[in-house]
Amino acid sequence: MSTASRALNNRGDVSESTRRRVLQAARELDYVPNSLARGLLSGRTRTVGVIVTTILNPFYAAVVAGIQDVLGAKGYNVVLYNSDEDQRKELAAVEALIAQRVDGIILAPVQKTPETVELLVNRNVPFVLVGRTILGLDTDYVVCDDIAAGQIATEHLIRKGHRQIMLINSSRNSSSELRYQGYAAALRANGIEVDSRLVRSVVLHTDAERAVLQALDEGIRPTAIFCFCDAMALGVMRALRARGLRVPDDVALVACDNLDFTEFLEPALTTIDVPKHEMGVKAAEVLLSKLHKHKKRTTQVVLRPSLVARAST
Amino acid sequence: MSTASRALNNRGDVSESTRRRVLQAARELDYVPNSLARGLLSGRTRTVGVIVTTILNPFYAAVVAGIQDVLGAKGYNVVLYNSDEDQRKELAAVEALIAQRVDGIILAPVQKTPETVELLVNRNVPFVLVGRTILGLDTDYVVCDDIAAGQIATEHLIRKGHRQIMLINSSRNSSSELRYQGYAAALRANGIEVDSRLVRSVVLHTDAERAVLQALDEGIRPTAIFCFCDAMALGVMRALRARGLRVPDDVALVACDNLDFTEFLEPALTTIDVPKHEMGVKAAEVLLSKLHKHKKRTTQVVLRPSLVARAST
DNA sequence: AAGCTTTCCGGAAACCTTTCCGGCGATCTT
DNA sequence: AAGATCGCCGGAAAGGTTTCCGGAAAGCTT
Repeated sequence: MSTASRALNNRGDVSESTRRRVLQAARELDYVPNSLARGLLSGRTRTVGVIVTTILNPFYAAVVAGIQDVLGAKGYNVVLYNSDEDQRKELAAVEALIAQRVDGIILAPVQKTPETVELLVNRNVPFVLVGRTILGLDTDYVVCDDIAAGQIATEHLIRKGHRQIMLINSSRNSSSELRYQGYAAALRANGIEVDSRLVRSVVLHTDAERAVLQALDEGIRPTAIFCFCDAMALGVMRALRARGLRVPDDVALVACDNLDFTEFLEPALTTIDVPKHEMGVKAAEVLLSKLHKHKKRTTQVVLRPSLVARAST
Repeated sequence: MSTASRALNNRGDVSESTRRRVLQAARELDYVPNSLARGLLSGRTRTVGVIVTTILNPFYAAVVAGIQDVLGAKGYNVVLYNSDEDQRKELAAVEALIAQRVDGIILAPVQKTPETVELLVNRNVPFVLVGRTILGLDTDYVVCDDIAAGQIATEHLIRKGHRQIMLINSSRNSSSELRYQGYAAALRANGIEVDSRLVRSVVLHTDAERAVLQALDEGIRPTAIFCFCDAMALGVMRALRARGLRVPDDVALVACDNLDFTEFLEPALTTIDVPKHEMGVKAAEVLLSKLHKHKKRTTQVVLRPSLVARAST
C-alpha cells in the first residue's frame, strides 16, 4: 500500500519498474483516489464554500464565476450555497460547510446581524467577505468603492446640467448606505442641497417601479434619477414610460452594476460598472493567500467602479 | 465513543441522563461531526455535483437554483462546476467529482462526444442530464419540449399573418436541432415552404446581430424572426434598429427562454417560456429517486414550454 | 433463589489514505 | 573483508465516525 501510494504521488523511494506496475494496475482497476480519506488524514479538503444571497442575481453569478476561475485553476472545488437574504439559511450553510471541513469560505453576508461572521471567527475558519462588509468588524473583504460609485454617477448627472436628482436606493445594506453617501457628497460638493423627498428606499427590486410612480404622482419632478442597480432601473424605466416621460429627454437615468442586458436596452442604459468578476477573482486570491501563507493580518481590497456612459443620460 | 455516537444520532440504547450529558458536552466543545469520516464509513456523502456550461448564463443560473431548492431542503450539498462548453473541462470536473465520492451528478452535457456520459455509466455513478440530451443514449434526463417550442413560436407568427419567417438558430446542439424541427413542422403544416436562406445558425450569442445585418444586406426581407434565445434577441433587435426597421411594425420578433429582462425591453419581447427552475427541480427529484429507491429503469421528463405574448409581435 | 430478559455501555473493526520507520539486500569505502 | 551507505519495500499508526457484538447490572419470572 505504501509503495503504491508513493508511486501514484511521485514521492520517490520507488523503483522505476514498480512505479510502472503500480500505474498500470491503477489504470486497469479504474483507481480514483478517495478525497474523503485523503482529507481525513491531511485535514485539508481543497474545497471552498461560497455563500451568496442568490445565484439568480447576475451580479453574484459573475462574482461566483470569478471565484471559480481562480479556484478551479488551483484544483479547488467550490460548494455553493444560497442564503436568500435569510440569516438562518446563512447560518445553516456555514454549519454544513464546517461539518464538511472546507478549507475556507467566501461569503456575501446577510446584513442583519454579525452572528454568522462571529461563528466563523470563533471556529477559526478562514473566510473572506465579498461585495458587502460587516461594519465595525476587522475582517478580510473585497468590495467595490460604493461611495465612489455614488459620486461618479451623481457627478455625471450634475455635469449634464441636472440639479433635481432623485435617488432610488435599495433598503439598507452596506452598499446602499455608501452609495447614498457618495450621492450626497457629490451634491454638496456642487452646492446642491440633499432633498429628502428625492431619496427613496425600496426593499425588493420589483418595488422600484412603484416607488417612482408614487413619487411622480406626488408631483415630484426630478430631471434625473440615480438608481441603485440595473435590475431596479428596468422598473424605473417602465414607470417613466407609464407616465409619458422619455429617457433621456425628460428624465436622465443612471444605474449601477453594468449587467449584460443594459447595453441592449432602448435607450441603452448609462450605468456604473462594478468589477463583479474581478471581485470574485480577488476574493479567491485573498482566501488562497490566507490558506497557503497562514497570513494573520487581514486584507481589504477596494475596487474602483467606472462610468459607462450610454444613451440614457 | 459509541455511546456518544448513539446519543448524537438518536439511535437508542442510551439512557436519558447520559444522552443529556453527551449533548451538553458536545455543546461545550463546539462539536461538529466530521462529514469526511462519516462519508468514508458510509460510502455516502450527501453531496451532488452539478456541471453546467456557465453559471453566467441566467438560464443555467435558474436551473441551478431549482436544483438547490430541492437538494438543499433534503440536506444535500451542491458542488458546482462550469464546463465552458469545453469537453476536457467537463471530463475533468467529472473526475474530480468521482474522487470526491459525490452521491450523484446533474449534468448539462457539452455536445461534441458522449465520452463524459460513458464515463459516468462505466463508473456506475448515478446521474441525470438536464437541458440537453445525448442522442441515442438511454439515460435519465429532464428537458423542455424543444420541438413544441419551435412550433409554438412559429405558429404564433403565422397566426399573426407572417409567412416570411426567419430563424436565427444556435449552432447545433440538441435543443437547436429540435427547435428547427418545430419551426419547419409549423411552416409545413401551414403550407409554407422552408426557405433555407431564411435559416441562419450562429455559434456565439453575440454573432446573432451580425447574422441579421448580413441577411438584411443580402436583400432578404423577413416580416418576422424567430430567434433561438432571448440573449440572441438582444443582438437581433439592435441589428433591426441599425437598419431602421421597427419592432413589431416592420419585423415581428419572438425568442425563447423568457429570461427576466425580456419583460422590460422596449418593445417588451414575446418569448417562449422554458420552465428553467422547474427543470432543475425535476432533475434533482429524479436524481434523488435514483439515490434512494435504487431505481434501475431510466426516467425521461419533458416539460412543456408556453407562449408569452408581448409587444414585439 | 436461580435463571431470563432488558437496559445500557464500551471495545473493536472498518472505511482509505499517507507518513514514519525499520529492515533487507546490494553496493561502496578503506 | 568488515562496516557503512544506499535503494527500495512493507508494516503500522492515525484521522473521526458508525455498527456489531459482548458484557455487566438490574429487574423480572416461577
